[in-house]
Amino acid sequence: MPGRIQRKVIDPISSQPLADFKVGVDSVIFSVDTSQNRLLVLLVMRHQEPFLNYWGLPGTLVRQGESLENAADRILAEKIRAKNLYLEQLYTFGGPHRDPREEANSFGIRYLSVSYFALVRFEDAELIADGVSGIAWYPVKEVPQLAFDHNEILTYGHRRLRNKLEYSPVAFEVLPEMFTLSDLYQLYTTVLGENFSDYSNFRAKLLKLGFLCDTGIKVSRGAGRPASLYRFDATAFAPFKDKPLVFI
Amino acid sequence: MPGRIQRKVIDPISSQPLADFKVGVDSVIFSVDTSQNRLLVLLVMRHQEPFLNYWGLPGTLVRQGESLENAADRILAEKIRAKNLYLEQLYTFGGPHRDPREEANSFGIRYLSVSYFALVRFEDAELIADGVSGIAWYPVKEVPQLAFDHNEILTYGHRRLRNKLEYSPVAFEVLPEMFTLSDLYQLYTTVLGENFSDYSNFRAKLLKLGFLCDTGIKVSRGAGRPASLYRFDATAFAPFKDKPLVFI
DNA sequence: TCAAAAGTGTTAGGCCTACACCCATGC
DNA sequence: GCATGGGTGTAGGCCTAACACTTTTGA
Repeated sequence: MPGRIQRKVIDPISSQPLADFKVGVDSVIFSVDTSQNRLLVLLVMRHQEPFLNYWGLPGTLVRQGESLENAADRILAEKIRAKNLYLEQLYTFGGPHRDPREEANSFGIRYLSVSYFALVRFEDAELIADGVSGIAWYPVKEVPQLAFDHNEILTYGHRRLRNKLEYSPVAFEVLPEMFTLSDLYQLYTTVLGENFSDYSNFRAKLLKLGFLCDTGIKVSRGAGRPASLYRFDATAFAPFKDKPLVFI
Repeated sequence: MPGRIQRKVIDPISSQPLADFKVGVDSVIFSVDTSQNRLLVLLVMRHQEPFLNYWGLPGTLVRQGESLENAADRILAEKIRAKNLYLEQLYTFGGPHRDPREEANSFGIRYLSVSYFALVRFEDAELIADGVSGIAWYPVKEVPQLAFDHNEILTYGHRRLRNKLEYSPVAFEVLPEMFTLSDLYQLYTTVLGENFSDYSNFRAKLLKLGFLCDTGIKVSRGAGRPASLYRFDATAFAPFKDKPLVFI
């Protein structure tokens, strides 16, 4: 039966048994330290194999009856107490051999990682240090070699963050409730790089858009003229939803 | 031991066993019929339960040793012979109870779907009708009730397509090798809606960018002045990579 | 000759850029 | 006073939206 043979030759993988998966959720949780102008990512120290004593992204395996997003929320809640945060799905990494546990037991169980991308307000985020377990904010530029393919996931998350900043108001999820326009500008430069825009133009553009309202309150930080505190007005922003590139 | 009790109350899900997954890959495959000005999506008729005799997105379960992307490629290759195509990961849908098979056997196996988004050139794509199995291009506007949560996945893919068109040169993956500027314009209007831009402005903008080269060949389609055929010059486009919003 | 489709031009307004400059404060 | 950081203004260039117009074809 040539047809049968041909089929086997063309597509031998179709006859393979289905892969069995455990599904993990790993979160790239960013925060910005406005005082020091650094972009931070939350890392946890691993206390089991594989990758014992490596830093890695906070993650967990999905339990029965639990949705992916619930699992992401669960680890997040285990690690930090944050008032408000932004969370969205990032990417799914699922190649074979991305987890050494696959080799260990030869039952063919695969470990797939659905990654999530989160932003929390640095001031509001209280890390939950449950005794021995290491947990820390790491400057993104100084992140060491991580467990699994977590460096890759982090890179991907970082790219997403840069894109998000440009066309969505995520910045205001990271800044404190009230902020100066310099704070906002600093945030953008920290994430997007030094020369993304002139300060005065950035300022003019944002103010013209009209969803930043001046509270009238002034703060003085060291030398220099005191700055106005602004607040993001979500209602006034509404018309800009779904429209391309509002920020720059 | 109050700690133990409290733990159970606060976070009962942590004590649940891990969920076991089968992972499916479902692809939203778009194509544009330039002659009829319609956006099409590839659907296949299901011949097994669940959702017997429903249309659904082409998909498959991931086999042992197979990467997600390989699986996506595999179904694609089973359904159509396309010269070139664009493929990228879309989103992962993984809530419990999205697949009725979960209820059927109570072993707690979950079905997770990693969806992919693909674009193929309509003229180059030859559907592989393997006997009885139904497979067809459906106008996106006339898609019926689909199996599983495939309508939701399709909606998500459609949104991604619109975004992609605006800031990346995917359009040229869907158009034939040589195309008229009207073809291009029609494509944009079909996907983005009627009034996304004036034809003459659209034309002027794209030509100024300089990555469309006039072949000099003219085609006459019915009445009216014959149009020039253009070709997309990937090299000339290179500098626009990573830059925001080139098209519109 | 006329309608249809392709292609060109024009003009007013807005926005982006790159600066230069003024203001309020700590030291 | 003066350095420092906050805030304002402006002139040129470029892009955009809207529309009028010309060219080339089939019927």
